Amino acid sequence: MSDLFSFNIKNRLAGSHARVGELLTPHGVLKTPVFIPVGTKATVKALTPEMVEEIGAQAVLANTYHLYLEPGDELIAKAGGLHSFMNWEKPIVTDSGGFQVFSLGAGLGEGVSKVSMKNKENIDKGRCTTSISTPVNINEDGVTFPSFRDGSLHTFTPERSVEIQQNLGADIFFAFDECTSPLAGYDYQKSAAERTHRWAGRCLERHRADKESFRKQLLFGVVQGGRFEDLRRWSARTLAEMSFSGFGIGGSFEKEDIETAVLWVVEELPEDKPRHLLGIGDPKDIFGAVENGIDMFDCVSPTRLGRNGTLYTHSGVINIRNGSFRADLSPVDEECDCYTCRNYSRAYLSHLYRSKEMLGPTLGSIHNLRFLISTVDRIRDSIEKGSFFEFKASFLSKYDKKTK
RNA sequence: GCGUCGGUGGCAGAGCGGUCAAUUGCAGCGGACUGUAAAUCCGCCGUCUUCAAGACUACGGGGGUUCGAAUCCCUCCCGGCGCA
Repeated sequence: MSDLFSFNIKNRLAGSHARVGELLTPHGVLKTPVFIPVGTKATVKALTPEMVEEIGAQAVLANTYHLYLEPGDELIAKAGGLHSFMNWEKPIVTDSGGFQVFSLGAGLGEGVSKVSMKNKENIDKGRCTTSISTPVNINEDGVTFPSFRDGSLHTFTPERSVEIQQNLGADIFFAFDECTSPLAGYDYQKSAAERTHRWAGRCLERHRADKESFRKQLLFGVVQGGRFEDLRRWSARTLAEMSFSGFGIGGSFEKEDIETAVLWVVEELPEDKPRHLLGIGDPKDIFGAVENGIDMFDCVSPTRLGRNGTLYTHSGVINIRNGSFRADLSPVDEECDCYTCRNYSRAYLSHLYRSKEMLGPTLGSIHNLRFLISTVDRIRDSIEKGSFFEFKASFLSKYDKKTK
């Protein structure tokens, strides 16, 4: 870590791996554990940066693949980097495009997503306007994938991913990895992790080659290994020996594997570096992951659910579009302090969604993001006070009773 | 009054002798969503039956023709338009 960064652990919770820390970046401090909203295309969908800030977000996460395709990382560099381009002066994290190796490749082909559930039905296919027919091609040098816009082919190498992310100029960025399907078998997971390790070395090397960006940007390596304990531990150990400033835990999971996979990895990673659980953000999963030593999260789920009408409440999620909320004049959640809950009723939101007014997704996203961020704030607080387990039990006893 | 076109499921609107309980869209009801191909996608949507299978009632009303009608004929009712 350069002189512009530091990571300090302030508190630890006895009987667990949970900790409270501060990650200092050139654009401010991240108090960990932290939930980072996703703004893939340099915007947290449906929200202005002012809203995102008022919600209490400490950082946002954008995506290399999407921004490279449009409007192009060169343009963003010319604009002075992502912070200035998107008018967000707090910390920014960028993902490497590694997730798209999975989501546009095996994920699409197998119809599975980040977290797969056994016996899952209702697999979506054909939900995009541009049909992508060209398969993602992975080889030692890098990955060729189709543009989500027009299907044209583009190749990312680890070096290219780093260069793009240098142009984007986020405070923290990830090494280019191969995110694997949860359905992949042991041999494939192993060779994919080996390749991810080699790519990790190439990312580090390219990052080091640019002195200025090396000073201003932190590079995190990404642990893979699927659901196999020995692979996860070995992947974590391998990356831990490299000079990363922090670690992402990647891959897709079976729902029930998340906590254990995190625990295996955390036990192998150095204590003094931040750990980011990539793409996880279900409230229930967050409690388990924090307990097992995770410092950072990002997830599309609060904004995607919010846009689609599923809203978090302390007694479980509700679908605001259901007929039962049409005339319900109470707020989405009595205990929530967000802008939406302070000013609007369920009936009003129900009306907005039904009439497809764009304010609906906005208010829903505000609420879900605030719900999650304030929950993580309270988790942090409870770790400092030593009351984490009590908080977890009381939260989940209400939240989980209605949630599957 | 005459002529003409039309009356189809909550709405709009296909169908014009069998493969029609009836295309499609909307509305309605429910579901899914975890490093965003996503303000998206999936399912249901005449009645009865727990599902399936099935049964029943159905294309303005009534009556016919036909093995068989939402589809053809007659008549009545209603609406649009034109002429008086």
